[in-house]
Amino acid sequence: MGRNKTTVIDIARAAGVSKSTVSLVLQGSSLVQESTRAKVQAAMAELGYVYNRGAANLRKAQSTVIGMVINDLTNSFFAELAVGIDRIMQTANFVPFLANTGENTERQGQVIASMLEHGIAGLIVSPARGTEPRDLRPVIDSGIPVVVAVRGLTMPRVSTIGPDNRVGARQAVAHLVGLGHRRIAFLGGYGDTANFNERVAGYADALKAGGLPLDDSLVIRTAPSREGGSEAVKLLMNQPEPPRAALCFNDAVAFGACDALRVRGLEPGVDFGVVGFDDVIEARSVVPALTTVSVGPQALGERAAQLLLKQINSGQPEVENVRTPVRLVVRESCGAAAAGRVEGQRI
Amino acid sequence: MGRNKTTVIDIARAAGVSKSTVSLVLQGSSLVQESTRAKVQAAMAELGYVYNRGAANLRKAQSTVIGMVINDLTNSFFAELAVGIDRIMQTANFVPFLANTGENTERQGQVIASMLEHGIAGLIVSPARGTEPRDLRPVIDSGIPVVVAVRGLTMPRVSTIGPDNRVGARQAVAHLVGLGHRRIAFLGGYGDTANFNERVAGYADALKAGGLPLDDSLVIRTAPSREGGSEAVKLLMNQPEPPRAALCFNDAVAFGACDALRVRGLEPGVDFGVVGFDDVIEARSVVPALTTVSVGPQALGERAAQLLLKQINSGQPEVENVRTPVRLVVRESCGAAAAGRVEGQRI
DNA sequence: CTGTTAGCGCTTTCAA
DNA sequence: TTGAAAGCGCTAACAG
Repeated sequence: MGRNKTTVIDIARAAGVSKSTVSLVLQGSSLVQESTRAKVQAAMAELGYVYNRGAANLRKAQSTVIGMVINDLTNSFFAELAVGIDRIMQTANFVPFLANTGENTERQGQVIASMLEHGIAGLIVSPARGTEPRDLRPVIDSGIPVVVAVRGLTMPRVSTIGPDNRVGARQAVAHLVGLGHRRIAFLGGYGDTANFNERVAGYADALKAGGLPLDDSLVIRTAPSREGGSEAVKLLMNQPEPPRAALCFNDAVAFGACDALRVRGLEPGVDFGVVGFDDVIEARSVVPALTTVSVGPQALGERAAQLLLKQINSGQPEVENVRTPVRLVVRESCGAAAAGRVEGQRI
Repeated sequence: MGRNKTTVIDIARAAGVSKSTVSLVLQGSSLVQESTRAKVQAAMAELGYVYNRGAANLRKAQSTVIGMVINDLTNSFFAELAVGIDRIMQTANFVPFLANTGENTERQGQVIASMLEHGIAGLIVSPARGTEPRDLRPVIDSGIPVVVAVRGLTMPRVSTIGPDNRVGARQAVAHLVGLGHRRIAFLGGYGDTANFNERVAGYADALKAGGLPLDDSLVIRTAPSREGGSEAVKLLMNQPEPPRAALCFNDAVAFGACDALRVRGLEPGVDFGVVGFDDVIEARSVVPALTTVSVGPQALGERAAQLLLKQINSGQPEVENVRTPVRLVVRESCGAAAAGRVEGQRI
């Protein structure tokens, strides 16, 4: 059997009806007699008919495909995000069309353009690093609903969704404070991202709430990577009175911090409380002793999808900026004993 | 600006030319005067024209989108596979259309049907567990080139591609033999998959080549998971003369094996040689001491993409069954010392 | 080099 | 209920 060429007209002929009757059957219309429907369906099965959705969309001037543009599928966080989006779209009978940009803004531009050309009903994008608001211009100008996930872009006419970084950081640090820690560091990340600033803000909130001073020298800015985590601990431990607990920008940083702590003979979780945002998501399986602020990428993806669907259905692209709840997952003592010891000496 | 409705005819009017001239410009034809082209392009920019690829494909009866159906994006191995495919397709100016099935054959069926309806030029599928040859019938019947990746399906008319399991296992075991091991186990996996059988075959090859007996009691069948790895080591160590080296079905098994070895006071890599296929890909970052048989999912994806492109371009779906090379990545001593010790006692 | 004319496969009035 | 005819946005001859 060569490339399938069977069209509605073929099956109309085979079933002895007209094109439009076939079309009605295809759309599950109730205006068609049961017996006719059966005949038509039989003909479709026999001829191996495959629906040409492109032609249909052309005529209907609408599509059910929604684009998802993801910055790095290789990173499990974003893979999970994609899966979450996918799940919702699937149940809503939309067809997700996923593209990976590999953190390349140029590629991202191509991909978005391509999706536009293919006619999407909406777009969810987890932007590549360095994405400018104007990179989304083409989409918003064409009136297609857009939601930007995870990495908030400040721009009009698009909805954004991301983890509630501030609350998460606040909870984490409050937990450490509750354990008796009085000096708590913030490790890793650079100050140029919204994520970083929000997380540090939450950190500051919690210190303030606990009546603790905000000491700038305890906020160590390094790469948000394993190496950055190691380096941060190194810098921290050179200080005169190093703390015994830290909130890490993400789990990569937390890994690195744990490495560096062990090198110094400090067991993470016992001698030093480590909490990390679980951006890279592997934390739980890899370092079972690590307490994390769980962002829940799948749930985030689901919310993003719902947000987009709402806009598509309402027709009105009302902009929303949603924060999804994060969860503190406590898995070790966070250096409670060490906190007591150290603080005991100080008082 | 509402939903974009600008068509070729609009821009033709605006540029003072005819539809077809616009069409030629769109296709980058050299038959059109430079000045005209410029006028047309200016009009397109001004009116915010977006190309309707659906309409074009309808007319041309061909598309540049290729479908990639992936069983589990959450698993980095497959995410990397997808990225590899994506890279090639991208450079070949095909538009990859990725869908995740989450190991669900029903969903897989829907997704494939949907892709067919949207008109794809070719399909790469990494099948969900339990996929039957007949699940691919719709695609192959419509004459679209298909390549099945990683999990070989025995069926006519489709190409398959997968890692060279047998050679990989052979190399790994030969390496252990070269180190002095004379009793080597095979841990994890169930006998019902091609991957398992091929890997065990390679294991047997290497033993034979080294003049070593194939001892069935050293092939421990457990779940291909971390738990399975632990369990396998447990079973192994209950034997009268437990070996000091093993090839693990995958890296999850290898992790579990390492866990269980440590519990018994054996340091993996020192007291016991562990080699694992790196299916789950995290091995290298997580257990730096683990020697792996590296399957290279990205490279695998690239080869798969090339295979598909070849078929698309040739028009003739000539079936090929490709094995991609694997690489033994040695990162520790593999218990060489232990091997000497143990074997010394035995001789 | 540019314009005219069909028509891709489908949906949709509008009649019958 | 079903059929006939028009047309979605584009490309492909074929003339000019």
